[in-house]
Order: sequence, then C-alpha cells, then structure tokens
Amino acid sequence: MSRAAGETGVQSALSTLRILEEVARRQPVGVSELARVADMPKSSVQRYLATLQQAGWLRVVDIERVRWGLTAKPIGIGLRAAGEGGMREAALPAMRALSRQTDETVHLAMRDDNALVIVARRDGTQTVRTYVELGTIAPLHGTASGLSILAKLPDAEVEAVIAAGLDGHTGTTIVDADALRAEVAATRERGYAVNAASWWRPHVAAIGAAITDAAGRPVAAFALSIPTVRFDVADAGRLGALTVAAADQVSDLLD
Amino acid sequence: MSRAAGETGVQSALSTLRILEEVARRQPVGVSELARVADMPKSSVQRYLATLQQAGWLRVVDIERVRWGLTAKPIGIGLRAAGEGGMREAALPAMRALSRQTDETVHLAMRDDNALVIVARRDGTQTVRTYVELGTIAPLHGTASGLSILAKLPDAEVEAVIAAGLDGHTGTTIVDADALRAEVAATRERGYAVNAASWWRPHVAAIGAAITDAAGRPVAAFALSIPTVRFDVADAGRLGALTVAAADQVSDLLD
DNA sequence: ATACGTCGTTCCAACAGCCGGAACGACAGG
DNA sequence: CCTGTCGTTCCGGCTGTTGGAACGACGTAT
Repeated sequence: MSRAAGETGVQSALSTLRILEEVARRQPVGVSELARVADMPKSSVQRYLATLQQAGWLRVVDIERVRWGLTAKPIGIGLRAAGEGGMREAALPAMRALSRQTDETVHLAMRDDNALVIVARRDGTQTVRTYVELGTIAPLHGTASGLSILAKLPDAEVEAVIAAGLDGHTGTTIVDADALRAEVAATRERGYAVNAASWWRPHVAAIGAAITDAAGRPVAAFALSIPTVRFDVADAGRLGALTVAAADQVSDLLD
Repeated sequence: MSRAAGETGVQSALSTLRILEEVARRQPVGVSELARVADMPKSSVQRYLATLQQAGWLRVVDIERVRWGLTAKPIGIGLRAAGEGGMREAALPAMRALSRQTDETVHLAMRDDNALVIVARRDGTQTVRTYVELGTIAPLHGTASGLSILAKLPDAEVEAVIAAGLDGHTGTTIVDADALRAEVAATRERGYAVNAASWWRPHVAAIGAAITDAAGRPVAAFALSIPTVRFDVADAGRLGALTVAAADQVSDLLD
C-alpha cells in the first residue's frame, strides 16, 4: 500500500474510530447510512460496529430497526479528558449569572492545543438564539473565545498558532498573520475580544474573555454569543466588562 | 486463530481501543508502562499510540519524557453520550443543595443498560470522605443508586438484570436473586434505597433516590455516599427524604 | 400481484497489512 | 563502567482483515 508521509497508523483501527465518531454524531444510526457517509463497504462497517460493541463503546439502541448508539463508556473517557470536569463545574455558576445579566447565550470553551472545544452552554431567554452543538471544535484564531486566549499567551505561542496556518471559515475570518497580530494587540488592550464580523459562524457575533489557571495561563474562555442582528457595537464595552468579570471570577476559583 | 464464540471483532482495533482506555485512566503515561499494564509488545503499543494520535484522540503532552494524554476529542464524544450533558446541568443545583443540607458527598449516576456511570460529584465538608472517580462504572444491583432505579423499573426488567447475572464485589453484595427481589420490594416501599452494608465499595454506605424522565422511566439517580463509620441507620429516614426530594426536583425539570 | 429498492446480515478466498522480536542510542543509577 | 529502562525503528513471516457477492425480510410503487 502506498502511504503518504507520516501516515503510519493501523488502518483498521483508524476506520473503526472513524465509525465511532460518525455514530456519536448521528446516533441513532444504521449500518447502511454509516457505510454511505463514511464511504466504506457495508460489510466492513458492520464488522467495525461489532468490534465497538465488543469493546463496550456502542450498543444497539433500537433492536427492531437496528440503530446504533453510544454507551456510557465515552462519558468516562470524556470526563477524564476534561480533567474530571472540574472546570465545567467551577464555571457553571458564573455562566448562569452572566447569561442572566445579559440575557444572551454564554459558551464555555476549553483550549485544546491549537483548538477550542465548546464544553458548556447557558442560554438566555431571547427567541432568536445562536446554536452550537456541545463538543464542537472551533479554531483559536477565528473565535472571540480563541482570541481572548491568544491575547493572554506569550508572543512565541501566538506565532506558533500563526505558523500552524490560519484557515478561513466565513470570508471574514482573519487569515492574514499581521491582521491577527493586530487583533491580538487590540484584545490585550481591551481585556476582552470582540468578534463583530462573523469570523467563524455566519450571523454570529461574540465577546470573549479568557479564564486563567493558577499559573496565569489561559486554559478556557467565556464567550457571549450574540446574533449579529441584535449585536450593537456601542454595547460592547458594557458586555465586555461583564464577561471579563465572570471569567475572572472563575480564574480566582482555580487557585 | 481460535476464537471463542461471539468474538468477531477486529483484533487490532480492540487493542487500540484498549490502549485508549488505559491512557485515559493513567495519563500522562509512557509507552513502556502501557505495554506492561496492557500486556502487549512495546512496539505494538507504540503503533497504536501513533494511530490514536493520527485519529486525533491522543497527543504527546510532555515532549521531553514522551508522556501521552487525551486530546479534547473525547470530550465531544462523551458529551454526546451524555445527551449533551443536559442531565448533569439540570441536576447540579439540586446536588449542591443536597450536599449542603447533609454535609455528605452526593453522586449523580446515569443508567447505562445494566450499569451505572458516575457522572458528577459534590463533596461535603467533612474530613473523611468517600471517593469514586468520575466515569466509574458501577453495577445496578450493587449500589443504592442502582437499587433505587431498579425499584422504579417494571418487574420484567428487574428479572432481566437478574438474568444477566449478579456478580459480587465485597462479600456483602446481593448476589441471590430472591434477596435482590426482596430488596427491590423494600426500596419500593421506602421510596429510596439504603446500602448500609458496603455492597460495592468497602466502608461505604449510601442512600439512593431515582430521577425519572418525562415518561416516568428512571434514567439516573442521586446517591448520598457516606463512610460506614459515620453512617447511622437511625438517620436514614431523614436523609432518605432529603435525597428523594432532590431527585424529584430534578425529575420535574425533565418535563 | 409483481417488481423493485433498501435494509441488516453472512460467508470466504486472496492478499495486504499487521505483528512483535530484535537491536538501537540515550539516559540515570549504582 | 556496567546495568536497567526508556522511547524508537526496522522488517520478514504469516494472519487477520478485506469487501464483493448473495441472502431473506421488509416496504413501496407499479
């Protein structure tokens, strides 16, 4: 088999993990649909499903139509990945308060290397809301949360993120290195990040503030996520201060 | 290769998943330790690790000593397995209140087929505490939480659990079918479950109350987890009522 | 009724890809 | 200087994986 450089993985295991992820995204789901979306032979998918069942990750959730879904095993793995969920629990009260004060959706995003994962949400009461599925992975350079984190990182690490490549998402995403450096500088000055131009998801503006650990390193961020139709730049100062206050409150909790 | 009946899984994928779980449990961890605990050749483990890295599940967290750890990908998978975490969030306020009222550790356990997963914890302030790692899988028939769930299940399902086998854990675990039926009956009468005999973990007593969904089916449970040295049977009534009240409060939230 | 599409499931021969022992250099103690 | 352990790399033998083909069951359109 011809392999591209760097691809040394066990093929069957990669395929199996791929199926696991598809099931997570689409559960409850059947063999044929999986084979279609993953572009694999049905018989192979069937074998992978049996494997994942044997390993205790999946089970048949609808016996009649044979739909597959996740067991609880991934919960345990996921909790460990999230550091026992301590961050979530520490942040929830502040999230609630912030969402009440602003009546907007608040997201908690945790940093994972050069990316962010949305791990919690608290909705406001407004009819028009932003919606991002929990577990979604977002770019550091394309979100208000991400920028607030970048702004608290030393320059060397910011450059590393730039070097890793700035991919675009909406046409307004900051893909130019100098533009990003400028935005980081502006964020440092402000204390919070403002995404008024739908960098990542269309029609979504946001205000981000970083949460730092005991050593002062940014490990997560709050984002106030606001539909652009309702977003008023004149309000950014007030909302920014509230978001920063909430983030600081959590930072203090982390010793 | 000779296979036991029912084992049809893809061997390499099973091994890879096994390594993933070990990393989750022991992170940060190195190749050799993994090879030892999983009883696999070092070179194989190395290949599995590379595979998991390629799939985005693992990464090297300490570049110098080469220690492996989880990325954030499992968080997303885990959140989906937990139904977007809605249950956790709905339950946390009630957990906090219960833990404050009783000054004991409260666990939230979600049902997963014939098992339970501990998905959240709230500690009291006492010096001597029980400790169970989040993500731990516990038996339905061997915990107060589990029994409170069994008690709200139709008899047919209780029998199915019995048929699946009642394995022992501490010597006091209920392994006899009739004894379990009696305990279920007692729990139904009481409204809450009492484990005063360390069924599952040594020196741990507990009081459990089930949380039901909109359809009245038990989907999770609260457990008040108390070191046996401090557990007073005379107090069970008061603690049980508080636990039931907390569980009911969450049940109401679930429409 | 009949034909057709799709579902989940099973089988098996061929061969691509995995396995794991062996050997490497680097490091830390003794 | 020797020994044990670490992480990493290599490669030939063989075995476990692969995926096309065929199955019965079901639901729908003809």
